[in-house]
Amino acid sequence: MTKEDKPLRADARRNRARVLEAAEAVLARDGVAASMRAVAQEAGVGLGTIYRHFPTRETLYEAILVARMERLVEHVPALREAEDAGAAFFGFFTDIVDNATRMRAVADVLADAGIDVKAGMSEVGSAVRSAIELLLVRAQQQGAVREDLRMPELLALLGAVCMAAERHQWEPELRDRTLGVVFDGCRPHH
Amino acid sequence: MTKEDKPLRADARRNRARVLEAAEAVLARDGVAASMRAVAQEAGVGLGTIYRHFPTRETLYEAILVARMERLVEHVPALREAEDAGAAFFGFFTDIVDNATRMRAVADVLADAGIDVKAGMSEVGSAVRSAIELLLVRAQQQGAVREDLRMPELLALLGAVCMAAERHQWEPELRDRTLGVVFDGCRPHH
Amino acid sequence: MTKEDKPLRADARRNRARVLEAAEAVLARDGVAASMRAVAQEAGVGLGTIYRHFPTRETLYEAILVARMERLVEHVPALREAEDAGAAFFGFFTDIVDNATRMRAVADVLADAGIDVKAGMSEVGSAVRSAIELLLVRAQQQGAVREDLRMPELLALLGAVCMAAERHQWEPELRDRTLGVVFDGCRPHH
Amino acid sequence: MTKEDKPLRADARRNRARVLEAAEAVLARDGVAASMRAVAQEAGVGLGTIYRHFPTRETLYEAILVARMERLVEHVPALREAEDAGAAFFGFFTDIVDNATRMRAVADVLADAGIDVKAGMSEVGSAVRSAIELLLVRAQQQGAVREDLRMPELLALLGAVCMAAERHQWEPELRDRTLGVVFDGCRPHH
DNA sequence: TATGAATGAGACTTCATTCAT
DNA sequence: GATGAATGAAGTCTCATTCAT
Repeated sequence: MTKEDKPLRADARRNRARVLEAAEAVLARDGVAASMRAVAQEAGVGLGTIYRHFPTRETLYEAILVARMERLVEHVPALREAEDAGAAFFGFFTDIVDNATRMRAVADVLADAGIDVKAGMSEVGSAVRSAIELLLVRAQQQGAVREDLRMPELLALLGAVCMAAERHQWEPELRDRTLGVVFDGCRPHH
Repeated sequence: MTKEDKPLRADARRNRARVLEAAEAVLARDGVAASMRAVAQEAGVGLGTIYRHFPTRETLYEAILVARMERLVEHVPALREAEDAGAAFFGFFTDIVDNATRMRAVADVLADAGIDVKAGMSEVGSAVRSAIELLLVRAQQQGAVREDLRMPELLALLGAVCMAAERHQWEPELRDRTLGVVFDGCRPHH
Repeated sequence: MTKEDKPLRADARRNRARVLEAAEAVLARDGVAASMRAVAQEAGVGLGTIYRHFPTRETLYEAILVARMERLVEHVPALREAEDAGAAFFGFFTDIVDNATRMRAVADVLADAGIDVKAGMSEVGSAVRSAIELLLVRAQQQGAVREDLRMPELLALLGAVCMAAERHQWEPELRDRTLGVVFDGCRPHH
Repeated sequence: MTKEDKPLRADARRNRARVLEAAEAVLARDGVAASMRAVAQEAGVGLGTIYRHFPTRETLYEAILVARMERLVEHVPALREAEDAGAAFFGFFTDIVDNATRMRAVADVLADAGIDVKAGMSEVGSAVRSAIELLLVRAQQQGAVREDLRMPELLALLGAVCMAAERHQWEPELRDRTLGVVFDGCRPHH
């Protein structure tokens, strides 16, 4: 706590951000084979600097995930007020998939390492989860989404589509057609 | 041709099979980080034996993939004659997902290595594809699947669900609920 | 340029030198079979350190060769001014042979690897060549060496004697007697 | 003794010869990196067959050396009767160098392995040595070679030139020019 | 604080040699 | 006797992480 909250010096914060950004890029390029040295080079900092901010490979990747999620959640307040709850729900789903392009490699690495992703980032993680749930419930109340759709399968679908979108580099059209099927499956009345 | 078809000695074939089996298990357990030595130990053979049968890490993984697919395609002839084309289609989809539990790690590794998966196994690969297409068309003819569903998004969905099922070790119930949504999205009349 | 010339940190330079020295010793002891690990142990550094300085086995061997040659060329300026050009010529030849005691294993390895030795060290390599040629010409002008001796056969002889001296660990007396024959063959008037 | 003298079956002897020949070729091609498997393939026999005839890598290489030397010694009886003892001596020297094209790689390997070449083939080895000595003495008696040339330096020169000729693939002209210098150094009157 | 040199475990792969077929 | 499958030690090289500068 004490350590965590100490505000970083300006240059330190700048370095932290550069490393994070570089790590995303390198991960997207090299996949699981990404090396810390490559990240350092991309970020234009020394190896030691990375380890100052992220004591471990896993710590770094987790931070990326958290950053991504924070970016996602930024959209939520606006969506929660939206008139058309169905559009908000499906729109957020699509947003997440779009963002996933680089997200999966990260989750992958964490999962491979046997790390419980939720452990290190429960806060922001559950923020995303809450956001999804909120939008889901509202959409169901407006009758835009079937009543019997529950969070587990929703998250499963979301995860599946994100993974695939990233690995196979879906074109926008393919993404739309595929999500179309999934969304139809989410709608009521069968 | 002659060289390729020369039947392996009994013990050699046995070992080849053991390696393949062990590799699947280890891959499922350790993910992309799986090492050849671990496979050798699991198979109870020497490291060299693996390399005799599969000159390269990639060769081994590809062989696993091919074996999996061959196992899948075995089911097809029966399904193609089924009365209820819809049930056959959705059943095969489910089969594939079940089989995928260990399949993804393999595809992953190949993809990471920049290997064109289709290259090494075009035959059996396209056999699976053909089987899916066949069942799809029949199901559409019987009105069990919507007319506008095309192969690209079907394969995209299938891939997505397979990946996720493997990585997150879906319980049977979760699998059913998730596939339920997808299948509903595939059905006509919306 | 800028990157290349950046002076190494003191400890890094010390290590580089130690590796080079150790590699020469190990190569002399173990011949072509010398392993990187053996070099690391002899140098008292980690394996990784070697690879930091010499990204490849061949790079290391080439560096040794270059170092040797540089040491040789140091003698040249003095010799070029010598009164007795014949003594200078034959003296330099002998020097090279003495230095060759450990040099051949290196050239060997490079040759085996199909590496063009001249490629990586053209500068210092041709410096040696030039030095030899210079001393040869002066010796011929003074009548100490026969006029029809040309560089190709001179280098061939030099190479041959160096190889043999190294491999068979010539005693000083044997070296003198053998070089005596060769030198007589180089002298005029037959 | 008992084992050694048992005459081989016809096919066995044929195989032995094929292996020997193949080994020479492979050694010439791949140098020290030559592998037993490569020899087996070149010979068109199984790996086991090689090991039946030559229980060890070194044994095989030694056998090659012996075979080469036997071939050399065949020429000797004729030379020993020659009128011009100088021509006979220098001719034999040249012969050996020509034959050396492939011989050195073998000697190399043996030397690298710390094997005393003379040990395993003392008989034929000393036959060559005797032949050289014989021709040397006769040439000295006829005044074609200087009196003070002794075997040690003669063998040293021979070895040196053989090595170099093989490694650097001397062209005939270069060989003649180089041997010319050496031979001049061997002649009397300086 | 930032840097990057050093470390060494561990990955992949080769190859001499043994031994079941 | 011949074959080639199996073995595993050993080699080269990579990379996460530590620590002197």
